[in-house]
Amino acid sequence: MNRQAPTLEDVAREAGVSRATVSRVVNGVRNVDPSIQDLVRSAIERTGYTPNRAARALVTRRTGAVALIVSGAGDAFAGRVFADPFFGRVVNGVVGYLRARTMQPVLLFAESEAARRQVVDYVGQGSADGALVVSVQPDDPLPDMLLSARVPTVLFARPARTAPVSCVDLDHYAGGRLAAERLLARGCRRVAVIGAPPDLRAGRERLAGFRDALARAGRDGPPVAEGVFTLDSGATAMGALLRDHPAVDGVFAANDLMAQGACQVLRELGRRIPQDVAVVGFDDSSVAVTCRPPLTTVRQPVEEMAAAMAGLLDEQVRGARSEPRTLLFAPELVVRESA
Amino acid sequence: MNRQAPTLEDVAREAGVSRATVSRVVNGVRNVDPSIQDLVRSAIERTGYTPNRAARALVTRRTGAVALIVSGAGDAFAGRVFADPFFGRVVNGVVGYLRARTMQPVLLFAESEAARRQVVDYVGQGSADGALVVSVQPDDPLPDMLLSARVPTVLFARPARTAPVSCVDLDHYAGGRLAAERLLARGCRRVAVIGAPPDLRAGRERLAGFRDALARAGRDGPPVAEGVFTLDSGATAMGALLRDHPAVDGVFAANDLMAQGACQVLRELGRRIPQDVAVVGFDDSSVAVTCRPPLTTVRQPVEEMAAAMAGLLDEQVRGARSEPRTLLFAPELVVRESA
DNA sequence: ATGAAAGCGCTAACAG
DNA sequence: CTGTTAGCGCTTTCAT
Repeated sequence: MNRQAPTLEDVAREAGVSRATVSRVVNGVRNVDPSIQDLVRSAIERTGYTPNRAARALVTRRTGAVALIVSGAGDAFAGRVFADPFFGRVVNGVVGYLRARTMQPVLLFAESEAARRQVVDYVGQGSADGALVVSVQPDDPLPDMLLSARVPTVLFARPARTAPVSCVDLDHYAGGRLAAERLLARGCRRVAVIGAPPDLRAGRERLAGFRDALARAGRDGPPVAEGVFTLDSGATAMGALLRDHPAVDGVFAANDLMAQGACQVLRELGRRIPQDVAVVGFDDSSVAVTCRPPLTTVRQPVEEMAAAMAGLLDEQVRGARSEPRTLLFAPELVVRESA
Repeated sequence: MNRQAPTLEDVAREAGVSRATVSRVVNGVRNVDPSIQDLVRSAIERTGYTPNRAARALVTRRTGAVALIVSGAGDAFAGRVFADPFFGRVVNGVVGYLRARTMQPVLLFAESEAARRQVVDYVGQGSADGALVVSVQPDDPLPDMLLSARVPTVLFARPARTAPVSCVDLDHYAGGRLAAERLLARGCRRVAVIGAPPDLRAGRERLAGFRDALARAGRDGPPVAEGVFTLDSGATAMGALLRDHPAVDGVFAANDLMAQGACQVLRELGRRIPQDVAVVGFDDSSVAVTCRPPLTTVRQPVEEMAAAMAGLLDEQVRGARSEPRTLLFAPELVVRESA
């Protein structure tokens, strides 16, 4: 019953020409007589022909599909990914770029060792032309696996260990500077930092940018309390900061969640935000809006970065460029009420 | 530079056997001498061979990939999809089923007419064995497009117009009954409904179940105010209900968001929840937890349904079954504080 | 400008 | 149990 899908051969017979000619018309190659083009096109119409992608991929070694791989680990990984609006922004950026070029974005999850192997295998042998990777963990093994499978790959955010791979990333240093400048401009005189774990490059760079901006304004190095990107750790860090430096009037937290934790502690202690203590976060995640008060924060142009990531891969797949490149994007300050 | 990937031929030469034998080993076919198996396996190891999926798909007409298509419309569609934890649950269910069978789940977005065509084309000609569709709109044209492209398809939720297609769905009627029984058990005497737009089958069935349970308990039909699944519409409906029936002591809202809107209005008017008015929602979405008070609500077993959807497709792809089936799942009441 | 023919890498009869 | 032989549907020289 499952009537075979029409092939190039069927169309050729219907149109009274050769397979090669039909192929040329389908692929928009010049050098085909206009009248024959019409003939072929109507035959395609009549037969309802669609090119078989597997056959085409076999000979061209191109599929027109690009894998967007969300890589991480843990139970119900996809569920957690979907809870985070960040990925939605990435997907929007990528889809926007690819769709405009009639490339097919396919989203893959690499949530376990087995899944990673499946995914590498999938994309490594003829099911996608390349991979865009968004890693949740800094020590993600996936990029290396992809690279050694010779899959054209571009990463969102630079990997922990330097690898010969293209990526897009935020200029975290500039982000830290932006935060410092905001606090300075508000007239804060005793600023402090709730920092990130020191093994994260992004965190280190945010801090460096913050420090340098302070130094340039002739200020002392700020006290730093370390957090681990969670609400609780932000609250704890804020408590420690307040204990050692009761006069702080400005805080830069390395992400919004920690900034929110800081706000909670400050409010409990009766400090008004931003009048007594101004708070600047990082990321412009959803908590930045729901936080009381709404957070002034440093935002990444995620959609733009994602589109650029797709563009980088496109170049690479088309062979236009081979040496890896890193594209750095400028953060922007989003001013709300907290600073 | 781009050294060709090793082929079956290379492995065969390396192992001193024929392509067919290597193929048999790779595909785990019996009837191969164990010693030769080892020979071949080590040759595969040495050459780093991976089967070319395009070539394999061309002859077997199977890819081992299954498309999970999220279909809807609008700007930044992917972003909105990612904001909704519901999809994360669907993905988890599907991925869980497929991964266990080494099938590759690929997530596709169909956010516009052009995207729908691309997606149908992608999955219709050799890039996936079938499609699992989650539609956001009730009048989604995608299922019909897939069906007429002869793509094995299973839907999450029954389509508006009856079509010859398998699907999984919630027993919405039972869900409505659950809500009514909870309100009745609490001793509510004057219950009302914040309903869904009447063109939605799910909404109609929830209402019918609710009504029938009431009737079975000898109660009158409840007053119904219609909403459109938004917070505001829930608030408005609650206001109308209160105006016409000031003595209501129980409300069933057709989804959690409207229930939240109702709660806001009730609290503003000084009604205590659940003491004065008990509220039951539907979906067990994230707002059910963040709502003040947390909502008692009717939950769908989404992961289970998603896994079953994948199973249905699997059957269909393997040709085990051809006539479409509908699998109905039982909802469960999640008791929190609002009722 | 068009057609003939040679494969892309793989699986699946069919022999042996 | 193993090898030989046809293709799967398409693109792409190479002739014409």
